[in-house]
Amino acid sequence: MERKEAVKVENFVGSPTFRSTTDHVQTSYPFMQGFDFVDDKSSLGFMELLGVQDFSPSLLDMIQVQIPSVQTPSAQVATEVVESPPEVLNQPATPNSSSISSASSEGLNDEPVNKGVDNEVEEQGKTKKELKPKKTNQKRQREPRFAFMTKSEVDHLEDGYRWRKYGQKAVKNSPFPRSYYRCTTASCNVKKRVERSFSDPSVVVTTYEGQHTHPSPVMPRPNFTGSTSDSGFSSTAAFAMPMQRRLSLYQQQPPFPLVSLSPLGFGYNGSTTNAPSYLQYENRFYTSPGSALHKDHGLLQDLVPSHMLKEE
DNA sequence: CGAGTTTGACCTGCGC
DNA sequence: GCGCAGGTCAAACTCG
Repeated sequence: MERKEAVKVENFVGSPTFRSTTDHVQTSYPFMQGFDFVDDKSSLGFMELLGVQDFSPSLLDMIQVQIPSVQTPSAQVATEVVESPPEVLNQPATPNSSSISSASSEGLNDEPVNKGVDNEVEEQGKTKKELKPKKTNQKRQREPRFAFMTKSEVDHLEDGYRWRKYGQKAVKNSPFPRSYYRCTTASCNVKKRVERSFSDPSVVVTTYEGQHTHPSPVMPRPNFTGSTSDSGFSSTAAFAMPMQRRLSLYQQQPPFPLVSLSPLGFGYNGSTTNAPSYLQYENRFYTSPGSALHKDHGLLQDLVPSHMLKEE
């Protein structure tokens, strides 16, 4: 296991650019995109979460929310993410620093994310070999997923939560393996998968599945200048991804690949072990038609409706 | 010694 | 039914 060097990220909130203490890391936000919470009247949008409120409407136009595709590609259009009580708002935090995200709320019509302790006990209590309590009639229900494309040199991005790797698999059509992580907190069933983009190895695709049922075990101690609590960066909320907020998904075809800036973990560099925290982000890469996203495989393929990939 | 990682085996879903 | 690929388990291992 490689030990990744921790990198401090600072001076990026409220600033279009920031750089880490390492000279090879620099992240900038020429503009921002986010999940489409525009018509969410009751809750903060991504940008507000980020403390970024002053972005032009034209940017909003570019905001894209990926239509879930994996399970029921057509039926997923215009589904909504279940809105959860504020106290449960411990969404998969964004990877540290800026990232490009494509949101996938797969299985949105499935059960609310909380499977509950019962389910979990059931799952953990039995070894797979003994018996797999699989409901035969029922497809395995999947948690809503959110994917983040992050330009980063490190695979596992800090997001304020503690993760335990439980598997790694080679991915077809990709030279890079996919890693599987699970939240280490007991009773929390959130998983995430991390893989590198096939077409651009510098891009890490992180897919969160499920919702955290607990506050971030690592109290964000943001190490960036200009960030204050009133800018939305206090405690876990600053790192929460509003996954369960209402998403109004577009029905029309997006003009370009569904990519949006993540809510930004903003380079969280907390005290967890292995705290590599930096990213590099090139906006145009993700927002232009014909970007590498089209050629992506693996997770991206999983997240982006295939017809979209072909149509561009 | 506990927590986390590695890795091969196993299970499941899906397409053919 | 078969094979493939994705996902998960768990023993062994590493590290602090």
